[in-house]
Amino acid sequence: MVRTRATIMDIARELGLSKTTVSSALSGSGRISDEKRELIQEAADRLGYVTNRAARSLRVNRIGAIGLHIPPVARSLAFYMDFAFGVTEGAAAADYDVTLFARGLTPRMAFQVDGVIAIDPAPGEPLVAALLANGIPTVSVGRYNGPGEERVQGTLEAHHAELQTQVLDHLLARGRRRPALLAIDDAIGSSWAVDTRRNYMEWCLRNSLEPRVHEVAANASPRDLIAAITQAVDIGGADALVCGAQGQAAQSQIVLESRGFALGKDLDVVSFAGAAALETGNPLISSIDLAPRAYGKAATELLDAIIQEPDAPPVHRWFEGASVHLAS
Amino acid sequence: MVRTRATIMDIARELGLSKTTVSSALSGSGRISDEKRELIQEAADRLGYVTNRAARSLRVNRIGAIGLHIPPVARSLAFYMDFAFGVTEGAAAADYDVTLFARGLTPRMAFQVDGVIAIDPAPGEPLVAALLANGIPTVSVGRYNGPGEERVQGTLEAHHAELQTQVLDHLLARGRRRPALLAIDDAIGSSWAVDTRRNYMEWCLRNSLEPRVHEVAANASPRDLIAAITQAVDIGGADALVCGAQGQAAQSQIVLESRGFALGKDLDVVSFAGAAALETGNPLISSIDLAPRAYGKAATELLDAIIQEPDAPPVHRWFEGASVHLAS
DNA sequence: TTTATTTGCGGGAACGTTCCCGCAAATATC
DNA sequence: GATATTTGCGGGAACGTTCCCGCAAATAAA
Repeated sequence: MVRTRATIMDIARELGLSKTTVSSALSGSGRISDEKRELIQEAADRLGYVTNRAARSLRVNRIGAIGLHIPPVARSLAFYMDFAFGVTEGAAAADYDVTLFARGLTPRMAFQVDGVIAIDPAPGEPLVAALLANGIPTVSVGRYNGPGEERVQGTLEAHHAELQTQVLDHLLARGRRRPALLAIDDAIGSSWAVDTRRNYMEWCLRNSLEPRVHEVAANASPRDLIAAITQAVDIGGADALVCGAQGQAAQSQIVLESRGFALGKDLDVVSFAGAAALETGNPLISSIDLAPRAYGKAATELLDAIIQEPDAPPVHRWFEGASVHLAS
Repeated sequence: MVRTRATIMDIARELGLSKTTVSSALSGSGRISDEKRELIQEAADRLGYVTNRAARSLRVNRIGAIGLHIPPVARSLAFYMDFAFGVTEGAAAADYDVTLFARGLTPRMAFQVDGVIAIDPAPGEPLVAALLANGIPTVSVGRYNGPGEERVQGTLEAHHAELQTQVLDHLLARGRRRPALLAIDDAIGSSWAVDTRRNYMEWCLRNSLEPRVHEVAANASPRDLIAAITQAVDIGGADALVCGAQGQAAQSQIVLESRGFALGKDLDVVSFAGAAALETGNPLISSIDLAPRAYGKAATELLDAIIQEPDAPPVHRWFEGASVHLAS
């Protein structure tokens, strides 16, 4: 049984019309009377017609797919997963497929998409550089710094500094004077990691507080995390924990509560990248909800705009969907 | 600047040959002298030729893409992320793209792929049912139980029962007699969740041990996890924690160590789904390494075989890449 | 009525591949 | 030397769309 799909010609034959008429009726172009349009649409549904993307691609010289690149180091984070599904959602709306880019993309792959979204690219990320060199429309979520002059066509960024400052100010308002930052170690080097650290430092400076930075890997083992917390709280005397990596605020909560600390009383824990169930909605943890799904969708919309208008100058856009949840 | 790619005709003109010759030289089919073959290959490289997939798809009636479906409830788990990249890797080797399927796939999408991989499908999962109804080659990772008679063309499964029994036996050998299972609540209903629970029960029965099952959501909040641990250890008197959900063993370690328990002495913690850095390689936690990357790759290979041979009877295949790491 | 203009539809080409076939030259077989 | 067979390559069609054009009929403008 070889499955053979209905084509535009099948519909045309069925109704005694020409393929041109059917095509323009279905695509909404051309001049077709309303009655024929309905007739054709109905026949298409009845025959289970679905347009052959290969044929269309070939004709209109457009692939109909966008690539998604996720940095290897951080693949374990739930944030990227949700982001990816946001991208998929937005892509479906604009009639793109989403193709996953594994590490080590071969140059051929770059030509099998109309554009790509790179989330949190490392500085000089070779993939992005290769895309730019080939003129493939690229959207960077978070800023991309290349080795040379080349710039990515689109950049989408959230108001990390403002949001983080809100959370930090809230700590200050609650009387915390010794908040420590559990910073993702700089191995990633994404603009987010860099901004977070700098923003914390400047905030400390503005408020005449001593900065307390403790490095933790994004996928730190329990041992490492406990060590960092011990260092920060027991030895450093921190009265609040500011967690950079997703999920670490929730884990810190476990550590601290198990040790008999009362969150919100003895100590505060906040998250700069709240995970869905763990931190966002957790009444004891103030957090930033990066809204990864909406973020991904927004990235797709930006990319689509760039694909439509390839020769426009590089554009920087802000994502407004992130929000803070303050513990009361 | 409209980018226009080199075609097979460009190469043909350049060398004064016909498109047929070039095509068969590049695809390895047909009868071509070695010298011409080399000449053509060299010209292709020089011109940066990359085959137009749309044209090929149209001609050979094959899409060149496989779909990947990930259950919505568990998207936050790192396992699926790694699995996805394993799929991508395998797909690249067989010259497929990987298309992400978001929830709520429209019927059209099913026709834009040559086949799909569904990881841990819920019983009766509507997407899988729709695929089967349309005759799309489908590989289920973990068993799929549909509402009717229809069967998925391929099933890939790991030896969960054997591996889990190894880990449990190891607990027994260490003198544990009251191991409690932190089971993912049955909302997911995947064959893995079902098997895990049944296997634990049978093992208890075989060893004349009282089963202790505590339900925990896969993305349980710290509060929920702590409650479950308290229930199991403090109230239930468990001397070992068997964690189903990825990452929960590591979190349990934090809870227990923070309370002063010595892992490996007072209590044991094991994981049935070890996360990369957290549990696998953790000297205190025995765990099963599901090798998600290799698992994904194996799934792709199975799907590819099915696509090649669509009329073969349903096949069940075991994945041999999973392994156990026993704490010493 | 005559002459523009619009409306509704169809014919045909093109997109870049692959595949079937044909055909001459080279080589093997008798 | 005559007849088969193999080798190396090319011509042409086809895959399913979309788009440019053309053309008749209907309508509007003169």
